[in-house]
Amino acid sequence: MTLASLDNEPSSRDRILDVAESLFARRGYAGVGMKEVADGASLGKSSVFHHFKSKAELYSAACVRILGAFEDRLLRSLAEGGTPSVRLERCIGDLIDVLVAHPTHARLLLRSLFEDDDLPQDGPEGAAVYGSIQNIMGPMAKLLREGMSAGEFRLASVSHVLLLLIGPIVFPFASGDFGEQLLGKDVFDPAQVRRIKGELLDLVRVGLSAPNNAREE
Amino acid sequence: MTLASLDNEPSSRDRILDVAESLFARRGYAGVGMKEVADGASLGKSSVFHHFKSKAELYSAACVRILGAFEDRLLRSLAEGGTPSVRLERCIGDLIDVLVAHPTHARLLLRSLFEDDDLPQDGPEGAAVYGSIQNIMGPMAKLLREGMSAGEFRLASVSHVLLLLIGPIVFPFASGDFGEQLLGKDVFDPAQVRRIKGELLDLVRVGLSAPNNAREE
DNA sequence: AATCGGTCCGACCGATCGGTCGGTTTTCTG
DNA sequence: CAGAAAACCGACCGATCGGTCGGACCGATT
Repeated sequence: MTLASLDNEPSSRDRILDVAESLFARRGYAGVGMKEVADGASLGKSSVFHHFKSKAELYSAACVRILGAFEDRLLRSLAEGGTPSVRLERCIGDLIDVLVAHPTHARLLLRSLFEDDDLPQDGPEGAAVYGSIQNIMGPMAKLLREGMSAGEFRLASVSHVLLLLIGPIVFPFASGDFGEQLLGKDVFDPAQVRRIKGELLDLVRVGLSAPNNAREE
Repeated sequence: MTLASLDNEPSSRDRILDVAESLFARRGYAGVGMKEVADGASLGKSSVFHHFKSKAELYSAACVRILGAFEDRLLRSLAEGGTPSVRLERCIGDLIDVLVAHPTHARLLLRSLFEDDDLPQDGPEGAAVYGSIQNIMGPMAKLLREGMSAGEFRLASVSHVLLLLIGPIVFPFASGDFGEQLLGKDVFDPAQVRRIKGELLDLVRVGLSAPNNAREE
């Protein structure tokens, strides 16, 4: 590691990642040029290619970084213990906190989940993205299963509920102008975040709670 | 109108729109070239520019078309009457039906909602997109308000709930490979659609229902 | 037959794309 | 201080980008 890592100034590599993250989030993979990234990081284009050998690798690296942040927070949140419903609500809240802390994250996360064509799909970088997603979805699924067998959640298909939960967690903070227009205020305003989080937790708390009867698996 | 409109074969303009819709949905605005669209429609690039004077206009036109389909279905669904909760569940189900009927719709819809930079933002085309979105969100908000004052839904912030509902409706059918991997089966498989729809409606039915007490506005 | 509007196309334009290369400067290390 | 390694950059490459232009082809009108 260089001396810069002891300073508060980020290394060139991190600066590139920061810029790339924000640009990719806003305009997607194809919408961003390497020149633009280089300019944003105050570097020549060749220097960007020195740190990342291709555009696809840079994109993957940016995705891996934010997915890692998610993974860290989620695993830490899950480790804190409590009943399944307590843990579920806490970890949804924490995930939203991560999204809010870095406004570009939600969009890039959403993109990495639903844009298949951009990612390399294979190679070490693609595997890292894939693994991170697994490491996030796996424990969430486990948590839901635990809650169901403990009788706290109503019985439902875990994978379908999981697929259903991603949308309301991520989309509001990826919605940009649309969300701002709908709410009349900035989605990332603390008061709005609190409101969104509250509504979502209410919905999940009640919507997933077990009725007195049980249905299908 | 030409004679082709009487045939079952779609006009060149419609063919272009079909191709553009599918390509834009998959790779986003910047990820699609006009040459690609032209090839897909079995036309020369110049011919595409004859029907749509710019790429931005083509993109807007594609968005307007799918938003219009949504709007139509939603308004028809809402007009059928019933209690607010019946109408809400029916129209969520119908919206999902539209998404499922045209697998590319969900992705393009999601993009048009959260990618601000692509759309022209102004001009007649941008206004049409904007208006369509308004025509969809407005009645939905009205429906929620009615349900709350009728005591069927719990009291909540309409706009926040609305923002929250979009995610679980649209995302599952835009999730592509990710969703397929999570479920182990194609998201658009009728059985899976039924399952997703069921889980979502369960979640909404219970999660929005009014408890015996009321809270904030 | 002449003409006209609509449709279509090949060729072309300047700009930008991702990426390479050779060489210079900076920084770490022995 | 010498030398290696890492970081950086300007110039350049072929390909592709969105878009234009002049003209060819067509069925319908007069």
